[in-house]
Amino acid sequence: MTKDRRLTLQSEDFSAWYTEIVQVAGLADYSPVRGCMVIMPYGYAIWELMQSALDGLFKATGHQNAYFPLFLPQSALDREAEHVEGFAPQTAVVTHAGGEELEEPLVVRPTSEAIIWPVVANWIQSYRDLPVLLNQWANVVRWELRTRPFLRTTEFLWQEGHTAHATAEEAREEARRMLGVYREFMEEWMAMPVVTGEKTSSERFAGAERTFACEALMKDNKALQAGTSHDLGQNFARAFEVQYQTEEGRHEYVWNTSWGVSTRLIGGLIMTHGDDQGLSLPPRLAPYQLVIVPIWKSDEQRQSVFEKAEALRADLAGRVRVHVDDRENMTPGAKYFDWERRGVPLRMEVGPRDIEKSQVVLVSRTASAEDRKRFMGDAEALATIPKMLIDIQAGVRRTAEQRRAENSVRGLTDYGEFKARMAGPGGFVYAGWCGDERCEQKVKEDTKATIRVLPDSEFRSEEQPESCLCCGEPAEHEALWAKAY
RNA sequence: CGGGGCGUGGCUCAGUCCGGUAGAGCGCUGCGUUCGGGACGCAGAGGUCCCCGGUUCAAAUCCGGGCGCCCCGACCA
Repeated sequence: MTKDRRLTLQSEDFSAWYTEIVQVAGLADYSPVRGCMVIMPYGYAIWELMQSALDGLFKATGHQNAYFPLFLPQSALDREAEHVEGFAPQTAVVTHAGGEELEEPLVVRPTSEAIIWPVVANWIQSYRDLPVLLNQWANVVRWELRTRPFLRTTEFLWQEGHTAHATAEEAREEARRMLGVYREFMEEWMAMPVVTGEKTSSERFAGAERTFACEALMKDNKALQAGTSHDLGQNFARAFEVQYQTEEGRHEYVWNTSWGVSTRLIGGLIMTHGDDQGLSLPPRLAPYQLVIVPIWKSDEQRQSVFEKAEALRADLAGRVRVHVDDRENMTPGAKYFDWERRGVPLRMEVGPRDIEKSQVVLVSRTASAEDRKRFMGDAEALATIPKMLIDIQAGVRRTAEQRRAENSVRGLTDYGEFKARMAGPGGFVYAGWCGDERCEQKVKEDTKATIRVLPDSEFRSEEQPESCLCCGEPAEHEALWAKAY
């Protein structure tokens, strides 16, 4: 019996665990370019499932996909003051092309507001042209100093929604609606509970009036900003001259939103459900929901076992993403470990004994070590597997919700206690904030924790905090504090 | 961008201090035996020792300069 080098345990070194999982599960690889990663087929399959679900939700809310260029002129980025200030330090700039120095440098998009609105401005004449509801699936580049696979890479894949509306209220509603879409996706597909709310001004998107976000709690008790939705007001409309004519004939600037989620979500998925055995995928986002492992000794057995496996696969195909592991050079046990490490939610074993009894063996990735094998008649298995996957999906979500609840604290008022908590276990802390940026800054300096969001009402405590965690002055808001990725 | 660690077959690493024929385990290929929780035997393939320069009869090893990766921090999705 040989074993690979044991995986680092989450409790030993969470970061090491994370990077090992990414490689060992076949999600991503490093590339020759610093900070840029290669998304491997298995990792990309997860992204495709995410894309497909999100794309459906975007279209169901009236959005259309389009594609805008990778490059924008430097001057376009410069037109919105806060925007350029926020993004200029992070951009990659093309100064030479075609063997010559360019007259005007081209910026590789860090986000696309500055390329989209100058163009779409021409598509909008009257109030009848509104709202404009666009989305694009694209890559963007932000020159990050420290990168980690999926969580922060120099180039990353994302979706960015960009909309224009006739009124401030409509834009605000849109920003809120898409935050809700993100939340639905994160909870229903990723089985990752999130807290929604508004960012404080210091964490706001560069150029936005208001930024809303979904914040999730990872297994190491650090927060992950999983998606953001911005109410841009008329800042970009003014910068890029996006005007329309009202019913009354007046010319007015449109009201914009933008919203995005990225391949970072894959990092969130890993750190929400993964364990010391490896990756663990919620069925709705698992490239293979069920892997069939055939077991045989003799050639005759091999033939009959494969026939049965294929018949089961064919029956399930279309209802379940199923894969038959026909590798000849691995023992069944080695395959079990492999697929567990890669996070496959459900495994089926088919061997000679099962053929005799017209049964199969089913093993759930998330079941406890003992008593995890379920023996089931063929017909029952075929009928039950989709239901089992639904149960597993619900189970991993419950587990994640419970973990978040156990690691969230409310009603904390003592700053010393807070500092101890952030130095120790971490997690979410709901506590008062006076509204002064200086307190936010001081807390960050003292503890590295920041205000993740000012939570929406449904997440707020029953007893609203009366005083600021930091200065003790009367609290203006309840804030969600945590250390973050 | 600062601090620390590390670059040697696909992977994990030994060898570097003290210069002298490039190694192990895993993986890979072939054959045989195995196969219900990480199989075993035999035979084999596979390396610009991160790069450039220097010292030397001779450099993975010493010297100079680059580059890359990982971890921690500041910046950020």
